[in-house]
Amino acid sequence: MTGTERTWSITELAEEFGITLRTIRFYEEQGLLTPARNGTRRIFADGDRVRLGLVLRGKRLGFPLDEIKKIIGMYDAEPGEVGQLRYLLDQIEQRRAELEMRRRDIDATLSDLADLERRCRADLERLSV
Amino acid sequence: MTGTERTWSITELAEEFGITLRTIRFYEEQGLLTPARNGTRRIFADGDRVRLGLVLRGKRLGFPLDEIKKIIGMYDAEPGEVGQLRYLLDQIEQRRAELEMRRRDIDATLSDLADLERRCRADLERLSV
DNA sequence: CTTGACGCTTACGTTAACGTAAGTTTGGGC
DNA sequence: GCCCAAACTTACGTTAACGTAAGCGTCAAG
Repeated sequence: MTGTERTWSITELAEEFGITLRTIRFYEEQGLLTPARNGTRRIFADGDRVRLGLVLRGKRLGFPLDEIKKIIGMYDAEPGEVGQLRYLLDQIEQRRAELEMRRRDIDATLSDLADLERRCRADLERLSV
Repeated sequence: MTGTERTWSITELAEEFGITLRTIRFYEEQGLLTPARNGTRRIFADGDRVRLGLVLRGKRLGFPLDEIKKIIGMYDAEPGEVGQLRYLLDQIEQRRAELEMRRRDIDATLSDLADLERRCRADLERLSV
């Protein structure tokens, strides 16, 4: 019996993640979250909280919500049959390729910024001496 | 006299980058591009082409256009005075922090995908033996 | 029992980033 | 001189991802 049965209210999660109630409700509406209910009130369990974290991580990466939904959906897919597994592996490969391209873009941009910074510092040097 | 004075038409650039004419015109409207004109027709020089590449890289990273505008604006800022340079260095630092966070997010996601792939392959193994 | 604080459900408004006509110009080839 | 492909300029439409009321339910505290 793992005693870690803590739950969260919608405001608690919103404050923790720095988002609004509307956003959380919207994510549920879009099928990204499926919190339990106590009457009409939403009750968020540990799994819901983790999923919300994944959604926000996807957002920080600039993915649209329906893409994020697919990615997260991959995580909690049941083993299933061989065809499903092959399809899933294919999807994983696609996401990986996408993410690696993004990393290349990031590295290129960081490199550009580094160049720019060098030039800036050189200019400062010239002006201050 | 560098003889590399080649120019491009709007359709040429659109085809090269796989975007529409509308998109290019929209970017100009937003001040992201400022091609020369021959009468009413847009003439794109080498610099315009590079800028367009930077815009699209920013888009792949999921940045909004006005953010992209600021970042690109940093690249071709004239040396200027000391205050400007300090401000620019500060901006560079902010972008860098943002980009490094994104890279961490990417690495975390790639790691999750790798886990998932291992599980998939294990499941496939069990089913096929 | 009433009063907040918290939560809920419509439902219309908003912004970004183009899409999509619709009608007009223009420069080069026959 | 005529024509067509390539461009151009309005200008309204669209989608995603929430924002922003407005109005109602509820339950623990005073």
